[in-house]
Amino acid sequence: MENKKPCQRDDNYSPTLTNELQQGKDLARQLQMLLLQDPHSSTSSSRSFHDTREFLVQQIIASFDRAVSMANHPSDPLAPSPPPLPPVKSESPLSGSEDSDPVGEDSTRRKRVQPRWTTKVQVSPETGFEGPPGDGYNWRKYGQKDILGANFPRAYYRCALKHQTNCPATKQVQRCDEDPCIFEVTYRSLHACNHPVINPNQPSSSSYNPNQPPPQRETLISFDPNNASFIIPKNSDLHNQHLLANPNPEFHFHASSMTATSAVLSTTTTAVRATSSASATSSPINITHDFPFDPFDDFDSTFFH
DNA sequence: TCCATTTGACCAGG
DNA sequence: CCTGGTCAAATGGA
Ligand SMILES: [Zn+2]
Repeated sequence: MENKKPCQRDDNYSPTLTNELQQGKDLARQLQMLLLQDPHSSTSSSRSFHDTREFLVQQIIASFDRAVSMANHPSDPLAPSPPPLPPVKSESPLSGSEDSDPVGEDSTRRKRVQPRWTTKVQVSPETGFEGPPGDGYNWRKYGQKDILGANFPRAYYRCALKHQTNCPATKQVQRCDEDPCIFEVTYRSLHACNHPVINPNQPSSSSYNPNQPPPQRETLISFDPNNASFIIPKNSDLHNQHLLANPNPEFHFHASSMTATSAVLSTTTTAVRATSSASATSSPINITHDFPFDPFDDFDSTFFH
């Protein structure tokens, strides 16, 4: 009866070509920002910098890929779920000598920190009440913890092929406090397993999802190359149907305001959507991330002199 | 019987 | 000491 929309439903959820292009543009702009703030990174300038750059490039390419695919196959639903992520894939050597040993080696001081990115997945109240749909990988749950300040526990998953492929990929799933239909999925590390994607129908996440309906839309929230957070606004927050249809979405991406402290860098990014008829679509996204930086990283010095 | 999830204990970092 | 993340024994379903 009363359509209270306990959770926003995404009826007209069609990834638009325009949107994809817009996203690519945003990503390119971010890359530009990144490059600008590093005019002369002759020094090491931290590896995260590299990774971030790589990541953005990858994202841009991926975005273009999707756009091209859309243009070529208008009727093709194309990849329904742009899975976990295709971040930093450095073509760096390290072919054989990749002993699975995160400790030791060149551990002079810099410990190897795996990238981390978070996506927000929204499920329909009925389709997947408990847990987001599978993302194509085989995950095995290895823990669950109650998080301070959160009403719902956080589930810890690890690639099922960990013991066979030594795949370091893990992910955490946490349900939003306000919107039980929204899950924040945080991925850590990249899949080393050659096992790309399994059957989407296969229950991959956990008992949470006995039956996976077509995966909902994912929204990339943030990305940390090493420890750095990078907020990447995806074309669709939660339900920008209007924006999707709008060739010129007013997506004001207020440049991040950054404050650098001795060792702690705080980035506050605010993405504001300026719509004339703001029918309570969704409050603007405000994401604030604090992330510590390695003291060895002179990254902050070059950050925003 | 096999195997994935559960769940409290354990551990490390802040 | 507190908190988040992981381990591993127990559990339960196929
Ligand atoms: Zn894997």
